[in-house]
Amino acid sequence: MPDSPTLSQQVCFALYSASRATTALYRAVLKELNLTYPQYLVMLVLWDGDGLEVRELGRELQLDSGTLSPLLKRLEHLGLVERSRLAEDERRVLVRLTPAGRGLQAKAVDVPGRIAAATGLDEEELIALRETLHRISATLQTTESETTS
Amino acid sequence: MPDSPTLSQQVCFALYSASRATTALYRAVLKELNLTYPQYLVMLVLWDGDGLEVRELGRELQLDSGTLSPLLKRLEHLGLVERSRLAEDERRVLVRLTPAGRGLQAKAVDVPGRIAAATGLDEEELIALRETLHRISATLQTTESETTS
DNA sequence: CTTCAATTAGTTGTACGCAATCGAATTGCA
DNA sequence: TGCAATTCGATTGCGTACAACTAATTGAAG
Repeated sequence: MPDSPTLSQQVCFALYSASRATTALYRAVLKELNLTYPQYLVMLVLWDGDGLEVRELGRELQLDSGTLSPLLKRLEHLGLVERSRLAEDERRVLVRLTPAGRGLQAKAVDVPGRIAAATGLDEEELIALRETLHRISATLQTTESETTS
Repeated sequence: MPDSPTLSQQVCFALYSASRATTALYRAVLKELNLTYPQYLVMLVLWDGDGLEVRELGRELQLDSGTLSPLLKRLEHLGLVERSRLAEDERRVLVRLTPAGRGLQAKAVDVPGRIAAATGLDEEELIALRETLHRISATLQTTESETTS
C-alpha cells in the first residue's frame, strides 16, 4: 500500500520543477544573448565587479571548478572573458571581462524586467519566497554532513 | 554603474541554489539505495502505481524522452524495472517494476522522514512554499511562449 | 634547504536536462 | 484505400552539476 507523498517530498519536487521552469524561462530570454543561465550568472557577477578568480566565482555561485572550468572556457571562446594566471600565485586564475563582455551588459539590461514580468508573483510573495529559500539553502549546507552519519 | 540585482533575479538564483542543495541532500540519503534523485522520482511514481508508459512518466515528472529514455535504461540495468512494447501499439513502451524494484520500496520508507528532518522548516512554511512554487510553475508553463515573442 | 600538507584549477567520468531530429507505428481524412 | 500528419520513443549533441582525481604551486615545518 503506497503512502501518499509526504509534504516535504512534495515541496522538494515542487522546488525541482519550479527551478527547471525558471531556467527554461531564462533560456528563452537569454537566447538572443547566446548565454545559458549559469553563464549569465557568471556574467552578472563580473558585471557587478570585474576581475575575480575562479575560486571567488565559485564561492559566489556555489559552483566548483568541475562546473566552472569548462563554462569559463566557453565564455572565453565566445570572446566575453579572458583568463590569466596571477603573477604572484600561479595556481590562481583571474577572470576578466573583455570589451565584448562588458558591451553585452547593455543588451542584458531588460532581462530582469522580462523575467519579473513572467513570474506572476507580487513583491511581497517574492520577498517571502526568497527568505524561505535562503533559509533552506543555509540549513542544508550546515546540516548536510549529519544526514550521512 | 552596476545595478544591484533585482528581486526577481535574486529569487531565481535562490530557487536555483535551493534546488541544487535539495538534490545534494537527496544524493546523500539515496546513496545507500544506489539511486539518483530523478531515478528515485521515477521509482516513487511506479511504487504509487505500477505499469506506466514512458509518456505518462514524462507527464507526471515533466521530463521528456531525451531524459527518461537513458534514465529508464539505467534503472533496467539495475534490475529495478523492465520495459516492453505494447502489443496494441508498438510505439508505446510500458515500464513495470521488477520484484527487486518493488522490494526496494521497503528500503526507501525512511527517506521522506530523513529529508523532512533536514529541511528545517515547519509544516506551515512548507505548505506556503509548496503553494508558491506550484503557482510559479503553473504561471511559467502557461506564459512561456509569450516571453519569446 | 628539504619535505610535506594545503590550495587552486583543470580533467575525467557519470548522470541529468533539453533541443533537435529520426524512424517506426498509428491515425485521420480525402 | 492511400497517404499525409501525428504520436511515440529513442538518439545525438551540448551544457551543466558533481565526485574523484591530477598537476602545479605555495607555504610552513623541520
